[in-house]
Amino acid sequence: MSDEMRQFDQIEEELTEKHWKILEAAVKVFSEKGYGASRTSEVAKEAGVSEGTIFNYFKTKKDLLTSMVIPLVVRFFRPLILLSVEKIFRTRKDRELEDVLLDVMRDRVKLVKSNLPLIKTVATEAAYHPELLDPIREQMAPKLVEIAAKFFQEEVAKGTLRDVDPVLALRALMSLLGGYILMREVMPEAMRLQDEETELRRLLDLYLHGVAKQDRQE
Amino acid sequence: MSDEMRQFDQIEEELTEKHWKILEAAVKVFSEKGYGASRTSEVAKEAGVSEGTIFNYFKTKKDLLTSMVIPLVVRFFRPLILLSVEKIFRTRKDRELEDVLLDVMRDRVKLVKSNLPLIKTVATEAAYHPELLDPIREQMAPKLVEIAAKFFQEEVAKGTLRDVDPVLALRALMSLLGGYILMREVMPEAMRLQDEETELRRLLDLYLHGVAKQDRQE
DNA sequence: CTATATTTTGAGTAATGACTCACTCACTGA
DNA sequence: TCAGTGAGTGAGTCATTACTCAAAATATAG
Repeated sequence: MSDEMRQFDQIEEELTEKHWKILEAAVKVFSEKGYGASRTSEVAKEAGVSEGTIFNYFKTKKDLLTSMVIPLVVRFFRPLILLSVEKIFRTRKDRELEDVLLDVMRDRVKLVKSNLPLIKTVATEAAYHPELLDPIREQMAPKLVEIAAKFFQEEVAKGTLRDVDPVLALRALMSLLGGYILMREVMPEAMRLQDEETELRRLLDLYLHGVAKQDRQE
Repeated sequence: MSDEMRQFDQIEEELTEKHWKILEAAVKVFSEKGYGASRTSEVAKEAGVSEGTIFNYFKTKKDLLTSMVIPLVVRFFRPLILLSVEKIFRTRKDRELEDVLLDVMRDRVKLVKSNLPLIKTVATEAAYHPELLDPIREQMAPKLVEIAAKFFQEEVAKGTLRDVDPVLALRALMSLLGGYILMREVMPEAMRLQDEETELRRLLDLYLHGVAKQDRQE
């Protein structure tokens, strides 16, 4: 873990221009055909280098897969996911809870959309290379839980939210958003999806007030 | 589409004992290493037949993948998913809405759990072989939407549920359950998951009543 | 401009694995 | 008993591909 962290920072510092060009080519190719069906020759072509060059920068093909996610998570997700959420949360004082949450949802959807190839690759390959999830488990999730828990607890104290477990509230929001994105990608017609803004507002309404008619406060 | 349906029934009728033995071996092997990294020789070993035999029953390795899901969806999911849900819904008259929904949730989680290898394989491979999802898109989803919509509409008429879009209500419930199962499989500690019965009750409470304190009925 | 170090190249290699096919052999019906 | 049948076999084929390495290109130093 401590080793892993150190490794991240090293990679973050030492990644060169060319490292990135190859990594981005790999993301593109892997996301289109899958890691197993992708050929290193295709990655080379996509990156505009020779096949040999790839192996100057990455020991093996597998190394290309794992290296792909670590620096991207560290450099891209960590600041973007956590800082931008935190920033939005900090605007709470001036605004309605609904507006703040809606902003967070829009922001998350946008982030996922702009990284679909990467997320698709990591998500599918993680099923067979669990180490890909280590940074998420060990870095992102705990940090996210911490920030969200603090936010929800303040709302509970303020009396705007029921006294539900903050982690449960976080998971539920993530599930609703994740489900929406997945269904939008995979079967939008079958699930009768409308435009994004409408869907997000409907989701938020359901998240806040539930589906039941009579609300009993316990 | 009509062709596809006919094809399903044919396969359903014509699958022999040995077809199934090989398919089940393939599910096991594919779910452990992924389709791309699995070797037909391993499937043969797992099934207890020679490698050649596999190709007597399935034209290609890819055919093994696609054949794997079609009959399983048709023979296994269609009756189990739809009929058992329908059956539970039909007990509604005698029971509280909460109890009915909780039963459905328990039932779905159980079904997914008992088919994890298959679901894992189809879910991951579908990212690169979209035709795997055709039966789900064309058969299951519409049927599911139909049943759920009917159920939710009746509840709305009865006054137990708010007037939310039934398909949205269905999607939300699926998202919450899916998210729970995924997090349980992938990062239970980070998300502080408790025992299943507790989690399902908490999820249902949140689904019914939302996280907000003041419920405003619109 | 020459010498030296560094990077890039891509043809070659060795291994692998999907698929074939000539053969075996258990079974059936006469 | 025996010819006919076809399911089952697995060694072999052939294409594929991750990776290597000697040489070429390019950058840097003197």
